[in-house]
Amino acid sequence: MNMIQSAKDQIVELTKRAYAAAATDGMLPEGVDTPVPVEIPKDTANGDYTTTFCLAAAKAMHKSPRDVAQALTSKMALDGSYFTSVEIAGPGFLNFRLGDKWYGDVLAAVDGEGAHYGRSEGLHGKKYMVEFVSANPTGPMHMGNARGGVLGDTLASVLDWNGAEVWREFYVNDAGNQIEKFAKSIEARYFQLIQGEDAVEFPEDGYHGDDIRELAKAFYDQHGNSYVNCDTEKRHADMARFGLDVNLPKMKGDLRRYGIEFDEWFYESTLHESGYVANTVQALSDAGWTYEQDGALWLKTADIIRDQLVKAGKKREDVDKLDLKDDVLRRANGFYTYFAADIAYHRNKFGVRGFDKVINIWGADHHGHVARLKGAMDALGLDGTGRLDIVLMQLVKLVRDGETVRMSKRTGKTISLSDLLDEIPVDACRWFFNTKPDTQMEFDLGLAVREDSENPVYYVQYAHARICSLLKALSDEGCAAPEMGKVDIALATTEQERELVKALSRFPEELAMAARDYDPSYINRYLVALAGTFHRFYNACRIKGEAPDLVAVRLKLAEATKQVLCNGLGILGVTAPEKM
RNA sequence: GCGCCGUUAGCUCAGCUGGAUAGAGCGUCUGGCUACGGACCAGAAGGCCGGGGGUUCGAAUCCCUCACGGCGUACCA
Repeated sequence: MNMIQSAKDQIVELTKRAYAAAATDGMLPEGVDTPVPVEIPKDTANGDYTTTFCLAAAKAMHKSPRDVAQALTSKMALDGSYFTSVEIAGPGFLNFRLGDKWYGDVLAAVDGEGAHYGRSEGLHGKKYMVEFVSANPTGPMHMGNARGGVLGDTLASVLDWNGAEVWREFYVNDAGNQIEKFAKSIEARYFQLIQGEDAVEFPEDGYHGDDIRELAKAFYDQHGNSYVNCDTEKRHADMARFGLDVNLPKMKGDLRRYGIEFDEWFYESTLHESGYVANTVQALSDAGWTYEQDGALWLKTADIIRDQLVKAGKKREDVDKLDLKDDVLRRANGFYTYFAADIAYHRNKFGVRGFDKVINIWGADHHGHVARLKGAMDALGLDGTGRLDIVLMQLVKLVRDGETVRMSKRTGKTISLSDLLDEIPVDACRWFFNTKPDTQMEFDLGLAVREDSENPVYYVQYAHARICSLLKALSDEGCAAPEMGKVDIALATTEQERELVKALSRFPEELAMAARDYDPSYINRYLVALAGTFHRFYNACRIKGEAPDLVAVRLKLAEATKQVLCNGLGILGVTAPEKM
């Protein structure tokens, strides 16, 4: 249960009722309909909850904020609510103080819901797809994929905890130019192996990584010289197939090691083979959104995006000034572009598989494609503007010894995801990459490789291990955490105990905000705060040796904290160790 | 040129729909268990919230503008 929401709802109701009563008595003018905002003050000296209603409504009431506050407090009926007092502060804040009932209810909610505490039904009945990583299968995954993998996987969990039905998907780009490039690269290395490095020129735009040499070597070991005189088209096809058959299982393995499992690996090639790409382009043409020029078929992207912007409220004249270009769907040589396939893919997500909402995790370097893909969905009548959400994450900047390390598949000097996992524990990786998507992040390899407590993940895990140890120590003395019914919350009177309960109560709301903003890093920050609150409680409030009733309530607090830490770490894909 | 993202403590980053004295971790400094785990706790120092305008009771938050950094502007994927 979301106890914060309950408390906020009560304040809204109490305030509205007080206003109505004051208006009836003629103390305040009637008919003012200002909403009642509720906040949690940073400093508890200002109460547990506060509303700025009086500040906001003062103007409409033609009174000073404090006069409004005076009238409201005189009519405020707190009996039966979670609150024991309300007072006026500063320019006209109304500060509310929570009573025991609320604290008891929070603890009971954690206790009763256990491993489900934090779950809500806000997104119930919605089918969500999160498509993420979708790394080029032509080479090893890089740090951007490492970040995207964590963000996508954790976001999917967050949506799940908010009640949505969630599908994790990896889009395999196993068609098109890059696969051709991939094949040509393997081919060149293959011939170099047979004829010598200098005898064969390597394609300038090929993949230069060592992994391509290894693929060529493996291919040669299996097939020998038999492909030297083979038909070029067949050679390319077989080499690409061979490379993908090696790379894809490797990618799956790395991701599994990283704690990521997809519901589906969706192959781009299936869209081409089934004719769905051609069919989709035809649908766009039928709707009048294409034209031919220079032998190619173009999508009227510029018109579509202009329409979008005007609908979103931009001025026509400003929109007309924008430098927008149309996109090719089918090249003069008859092949469909990547964009055409991507449109077909997303049409499939909405139109064929019926997802209500599709979220893609993309590197920020693809931001230019956001509007056009959404626009293409709109043009197909699939409401891309409303249902397709793209989370852009800024790319990871690698630093070593104070110098920037460029990530490039082509130099072959990149640090791959599997290299990373060899060096850094999965828990630390998952924690570290789960940052706010739209900030550029710096990854200092020298620092990250170290396993000291630089990373706050240890701080949180330590709190969990400490509680486990504590519970066990007391349990060994025959002192287990009691049933909720035997706990008297009124005995938990210290500031540290109260703060701990409040911290526990925040979990559901944090999850809701993480889902709202598509930003799972709310959970990291929350867990650090919860762990800190627990450590302070632990330090200030002894358990062993206290009176039995006090032991009972404190043990219950510790047990509840353990549960919430465990739930939160689970969403992040980080382990909650019993010992460290 | 146009467009997108960013700029907050020495470092890495928070700051929820505008609210009270701008926060956390790391680092630095000073303290704290013969007692449930010292990977912890208490305290201190450290800030023209990139600069400048504006909106209002009130701005790190909203608007304009400038600077700096990243990225994009393909019949590439």
